[in-house]
Amino acid sequence: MGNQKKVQQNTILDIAEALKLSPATISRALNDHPHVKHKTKSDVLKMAAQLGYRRNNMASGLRSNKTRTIGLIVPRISMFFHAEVITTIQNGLHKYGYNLIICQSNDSLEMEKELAEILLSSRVDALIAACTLSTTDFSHFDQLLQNGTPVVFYDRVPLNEQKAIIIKGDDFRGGYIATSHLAETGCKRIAHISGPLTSNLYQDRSAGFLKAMEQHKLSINEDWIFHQELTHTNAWEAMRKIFEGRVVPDGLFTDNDTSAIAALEFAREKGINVPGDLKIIGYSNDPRTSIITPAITTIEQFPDEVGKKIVEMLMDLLKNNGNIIGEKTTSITIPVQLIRRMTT
Amino acid sequence: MGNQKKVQQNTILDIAEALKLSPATISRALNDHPHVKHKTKSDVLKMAAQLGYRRNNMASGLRSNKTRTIGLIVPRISMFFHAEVITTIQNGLHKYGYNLIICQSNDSLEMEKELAEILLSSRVDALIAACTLSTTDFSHFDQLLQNGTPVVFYDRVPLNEQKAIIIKGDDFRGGYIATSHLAETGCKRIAHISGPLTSNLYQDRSAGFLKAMEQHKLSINEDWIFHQELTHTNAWEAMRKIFEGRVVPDGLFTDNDTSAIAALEFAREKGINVPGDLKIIGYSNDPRTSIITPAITTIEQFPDEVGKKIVEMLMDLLKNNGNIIGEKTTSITIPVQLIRRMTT
DNA sequence: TTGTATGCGTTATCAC
DNA sequence: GTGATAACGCATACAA
Repeated sequence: MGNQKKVQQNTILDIAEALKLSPATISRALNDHPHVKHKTKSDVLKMAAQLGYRRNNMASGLRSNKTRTIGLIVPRISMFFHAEVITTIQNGLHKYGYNLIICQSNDSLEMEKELAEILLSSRVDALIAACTLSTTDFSHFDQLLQNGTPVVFYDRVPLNEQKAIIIKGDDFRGGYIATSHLAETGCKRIAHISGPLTSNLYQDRSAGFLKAMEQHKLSINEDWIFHQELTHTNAWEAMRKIFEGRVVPDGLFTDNDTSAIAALEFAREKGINVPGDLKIIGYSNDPRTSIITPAITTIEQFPDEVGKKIVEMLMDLLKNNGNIIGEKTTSITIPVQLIRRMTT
Repeated sequence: MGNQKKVQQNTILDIAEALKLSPATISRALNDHPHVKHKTKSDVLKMAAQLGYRRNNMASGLRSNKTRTIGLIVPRISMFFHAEVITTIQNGLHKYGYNLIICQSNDSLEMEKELAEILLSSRVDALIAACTLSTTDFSHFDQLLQNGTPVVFYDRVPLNEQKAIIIKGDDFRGGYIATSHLAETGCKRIAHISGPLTSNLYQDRSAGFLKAMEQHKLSINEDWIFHQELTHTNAWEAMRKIFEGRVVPDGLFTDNDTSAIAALEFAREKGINVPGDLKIIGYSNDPRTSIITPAITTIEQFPDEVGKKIVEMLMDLLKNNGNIIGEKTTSITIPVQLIRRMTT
């Protein structure tokens, strides 16, 4: 690490000087403007390479009011579903020459607000957000929306938002097919470990659960319904409470796979036979569900499809200056699918 | 989504006008400059909030030549180790008011080069990189280094690089203690599924393996040593080859946990008793290793420590304009630890 | 303590 | 097809 100060990078002026051309021409050549002679273009490109020139995005963005950068806020990148979605988005955007600033809210609303501000400061061309579980008020995104920056919500989304794009999984159907599957494989007494009802996800999955219970004429035991943060500890604790009772369930639907894993481990420790005495179904198709013994039945959410759809919508939007064109809808639902394994 | 065009954000000129002050004063107040009257400062802050003002990072960065943004390149964010490191880095940098642009190379050298260019264009204040397995030439980072942008390498690092900061796990020791552990639990015939030797990681782990084998006076069977991309399929294939032989190993050291999982699954399918007939040890302490049955013995790499160290070094560096101060070293090794579970 | 003036590197709008 | 010039929003050297 030398003692040199920050050395200046070459600018278009350096290229202009070297080529005895004006900076305007250099800029045009670099941007592949149509009214530039072929030879000039190639001369400029050659000289740029030779001088190790790299466009200064700040100057460019300041002048043109376009950053070709898109912001992304997620609860945490380590959640399997999000990691997959992000990867798809990043690879997709890259093809169109867009960059992605990935931010983690750590599921903190305060952090989410701050990140929205920061991304506003960075003048991102658009924002993609999967909100925290406690985000019920989405007004911290209003400033973006108001100045015409497209906002795409996915996974955890606002319920009444007409100005933004909404992309979500079919959580109602997910809850419904999961519960129906339990009923169809013979479960009579089904428990549900759900996430907090502040989020659309768990509202919808719960509604699907209830619908399936009703259709299969199964009665609901309120002591077996939990709405809580979907952590390993919470799920274990819920299982402890459930199995304290005289009557115990023969089926369990959990709103994520971490909870399903915890439940399975609880069953293992207490000598409850799965799937014999208790059938379990999770949600998300986390890779861990296929590795654990017995492998857990779960609901696939197709993160790849979600990511692709986000990119597609975004590119459409940016091509049209943030305006929806024609009859395109602003709300998209991605199908889900039952992945049957050994716990049911 | 209305039909409005991109609306102008308020600038310091708007605040200046509203307060009958000069833009310079506003700028100083906003940056908490010492020579500004208290009342002026609070007036400015109040008006800024009222007008929904947000500093334009591009303008600010262009002028001051500081972006308060740091670039990060990793092979993929979905790898457990990297996800943890990134989260620690992001949270750490956030405390100091720095942002992070996270980029994935998908383990493609070409992509890595391109990303380095893009981050150069974005004029990040520093760059953090975990390179691809095929990165043996690191010259695409030279331009950053040359203009004084600090570069920190971690995990997969260059071997002869004095100008950058290097933070790595103690891979030699990891390979050594893993192999020693197998030997000490009675293994006589140890196999090794390693990564490609183009990377420092696997060179070092292999060296540790060899050292331990020598110390325990165990002979090496070249047919049981594999250097390959550490995927599930490759590991399975390696196992197939190994167990075709007349003599088979009683111990296996794999350079990552995905390979260990594949090996365990192979053993399960072929009726090989683990740990009875074959002991297995992986690397990284991926969460899956504690979930699978039997739980896999592995090597903990302390991603949290790695992340913390990176932030610490970076903040030191940036405080001193990219210069190492005093006797501080430019290369740091993070210890590793054996996590003993049921496969040994 | 505040104001004035300038420039960061680029692109857009005119001219020619 | 190219050049001159202004402007993007902010931070800073210098002046007051």
